[in-house]
Amino acid sequence: MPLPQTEIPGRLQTQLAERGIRMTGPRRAILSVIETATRHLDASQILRKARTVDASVDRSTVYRTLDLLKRQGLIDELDLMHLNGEGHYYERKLGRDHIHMACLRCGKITEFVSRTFESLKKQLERDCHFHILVARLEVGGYCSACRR
Amino acid sequence: MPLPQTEIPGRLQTQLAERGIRMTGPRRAILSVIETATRHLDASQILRKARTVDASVDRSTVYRTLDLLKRQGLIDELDLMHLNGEGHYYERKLGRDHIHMACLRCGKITEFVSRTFESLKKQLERDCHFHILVARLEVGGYCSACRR
DNA sequence: CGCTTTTTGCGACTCAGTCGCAAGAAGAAG
DNA sequence: CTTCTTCTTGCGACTGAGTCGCAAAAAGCG
Ligand SMILES: [Mn+2]
Ligand SMILES: [Mn+2]
Ligand SMILES: [Zn+2]
Ligand SMILES: [Zn+2]
Repeated sequence: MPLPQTEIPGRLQTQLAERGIRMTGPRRAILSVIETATRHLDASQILRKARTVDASVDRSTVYRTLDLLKRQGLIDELDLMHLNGEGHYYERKLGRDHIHMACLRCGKITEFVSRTFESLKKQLERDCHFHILVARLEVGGYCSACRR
Repeated sequence: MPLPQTEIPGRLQTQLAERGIRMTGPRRAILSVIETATRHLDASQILRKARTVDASVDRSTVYRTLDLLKRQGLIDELDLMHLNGEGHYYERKLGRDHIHMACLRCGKITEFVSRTFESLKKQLERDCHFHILVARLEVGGYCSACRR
């Protein structure tokens, strides 16, 4: 399940530097894991992968870095319908948002970019006088292979 | 923040009965709490309120009943942007879905029913051959009172 | 280098949600 | 209304995600 690439990858570090945020070994390890991920990772998977780069990285540093990236609007947090436990999944936030569809039978995650979704967000901002910082549309149901 | 009422309330019990599901004291207590709720409740709030009806209700019965209602498609589970911890919120599922907007400054939850949202779901089902059972759109940002 | 500020690892902790089990209640059938 | 099966419950112990306070370490800047 490849993520739609609508921006030059590999620049999470730069984006943090531009905002005057300190760069450290553990952070570099975690950022590189998120940047090179080809699927949605949860915190413990990010920890495990980050440790292959810098073995000393701690679990709480992963959570703290994820918080930082969320606050900076550089990653999105997903539930993916809690198909596997109660944890959350993370992915880099790129140009336009996309929708996540989770198949409740086979677990497949499908991503979808939609112009209608973009209009809907604009409509919300206009009609509700709400300034959107993050929008998450997650759908559960049956994928094309699993529906009867 | 009143919930949009697009169906006759008070019928959760009947809907379970129609599906041949056993009715018990604890269940009745929990269902009545959910049915009469005027805002989004988390599991521990549901437990506390249910205990005022039937003092013996246990925490795990609340979780088991919430699971049942989710599986039956009678309630929706929400994150509300995790403004207060990691728990989930529940609300009865009525005729049409609505969008939840959470203000990251004041915590206000705004609900919004949108025709565009309904079209978006139809479009998803058509274009992705995906059979939608549950759709959750949650937005975080600043409400009209809090935006500068 | 020396100083200030931020970040880190660690370990202990909280809190949401789960599970196995034996006892209890629902409902169907007679 | 009794019997029988099946489902549900309370309980208590448990798991796993995420948090926190702290003292040590590292970043960045002049
Ligand atoms: Mn969640
Ligand atoms: Mn609602
Ligand atoms: Zn599937
Ligand atoms: Zn607000």
